Amino acid sequence: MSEATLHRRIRAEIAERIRSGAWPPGHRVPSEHELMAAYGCSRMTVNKALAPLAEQGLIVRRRKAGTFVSRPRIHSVVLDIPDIAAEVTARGEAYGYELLGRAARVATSDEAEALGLVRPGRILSLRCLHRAAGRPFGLEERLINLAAVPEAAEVDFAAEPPGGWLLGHVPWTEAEHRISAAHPSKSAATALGLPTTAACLVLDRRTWRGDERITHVRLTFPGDAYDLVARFSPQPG
Amino acid sequence: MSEATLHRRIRAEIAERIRSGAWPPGHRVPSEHELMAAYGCSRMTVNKALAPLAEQGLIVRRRKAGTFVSRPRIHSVVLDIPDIAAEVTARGEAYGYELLGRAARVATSDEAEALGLVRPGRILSLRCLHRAAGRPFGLEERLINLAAVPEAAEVDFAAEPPGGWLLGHVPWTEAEHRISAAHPSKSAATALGLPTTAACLVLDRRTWRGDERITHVRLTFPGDAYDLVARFSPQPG
DNA sequence: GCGTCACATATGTCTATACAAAAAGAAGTC
DNA sequence: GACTTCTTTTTGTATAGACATATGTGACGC
Repeated sequence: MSEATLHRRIRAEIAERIRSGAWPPGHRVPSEHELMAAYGCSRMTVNKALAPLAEQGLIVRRRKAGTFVSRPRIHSVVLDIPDIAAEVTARGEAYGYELLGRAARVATSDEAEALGLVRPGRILSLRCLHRAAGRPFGLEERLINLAAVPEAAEVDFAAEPPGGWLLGHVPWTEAEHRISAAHPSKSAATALGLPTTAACLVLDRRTWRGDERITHVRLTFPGDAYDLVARFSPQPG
Repeated sequence: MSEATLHRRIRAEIAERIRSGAWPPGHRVPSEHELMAAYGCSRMTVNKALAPLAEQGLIVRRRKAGTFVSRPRIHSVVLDIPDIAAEVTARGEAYGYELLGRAARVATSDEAEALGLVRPGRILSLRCLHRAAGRPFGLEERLINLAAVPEAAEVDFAAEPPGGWLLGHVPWTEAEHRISAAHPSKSAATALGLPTTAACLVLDRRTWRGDERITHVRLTFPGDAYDLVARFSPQPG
């Protein structure tokens, strides 16, 4: 499957034996010399096959002792955080977007803290409502650091959701996502048409370019509207 | 930082320049020959440094064209879902565990559906409470498919949380995580000492080995107890 | 029995070289 | 001008050999 280079094939076959349970955790993987003989290749090739498996933690390698199947411990999963418009239309519902509020101003101390600004600067504050089939689907509360993205001040976010615009126009180097559950704030509850006792999924995303913060967005979804789904099979290849 | 082998150093330095924004997306990375000259090493070493970066998608390599910093586009993040005991102790709080209920029986139709059993079979149903500093931290409701894991019937889960035992004893090939927000069920609210109007983070995990379902676990956390944090810097190192 | 040291073994890293494959660009052909 | 072919650059993969480093094991001495 996939490409047919030797070291990938060796890696895939070993990973497969581990995944299938044929080699249980703790089982000894053949030594580089044995694999070298088995596949009729050089040790470098075997090493190139095994090194990524060790880096991913599928196997543990110890000098002199050998190579062993490690016990999976940490659940690290890949989570897709899709564009909201794409998510809604993927469900076959009509996507709607509405700009509820927009303000360009010098950041308040709260906003400066949320954006991690070291000194006060101008920010663009946006409140947007995303709808699915006419009903509120999620509330987006976004702060954009105008020092980092001055051109955002000129964009008409009443026509275009800021998420897509930023992704297309501003390269970012780092992002942090925080997923939690909470009751909506009073204003969020009003915008979403929910009681303040509702359970909401809250996704906070902070984005950097180098040391500079670009944006901070909080997406609030009614708990029954949206699930984040992550699939993980322990080894891409 | 970390180990001082040459190829790791080269990799780290290039990743750093990309992360810092010094080399923006689309920027051309020096060719293998240039790096070889710059670091005074062989091309194999340069290649070993760059290959993992390409595999992770931080850079794009095209024959003849060269190597380029790729634009981060996908919003796919790596989420660590740690062991609850590890999570609690990492916060410096005392971890406590309590088995609230245990039943081995033929699956009800609801349970069979949750586990995706094609025909009715025996399951082990567990309810466990995880505590941090004495206070309820999360409720674990777990179904184990005894057809897939018969030895689970013999284990004393009053002494050991089932998550760790399963991870150590049963190899799995695929997992699906579903993250949502919801009010706790009546029984969950009671176990966690919450009102039924509380906002809870609910994590559903379903695990397979091949086509066979191993377990389905629902973890319910009080919204103020637990955040899932995902960091995406297009490069661990 | 117990601690110590030497050796064998297995992985870790690196070099120098070789050929293959893809593709951009140049040159030649109709 | 458009198409084909050739050349050259750059990455992809693999080999064989070398030395470094960690460590389990067993031999040795007490």
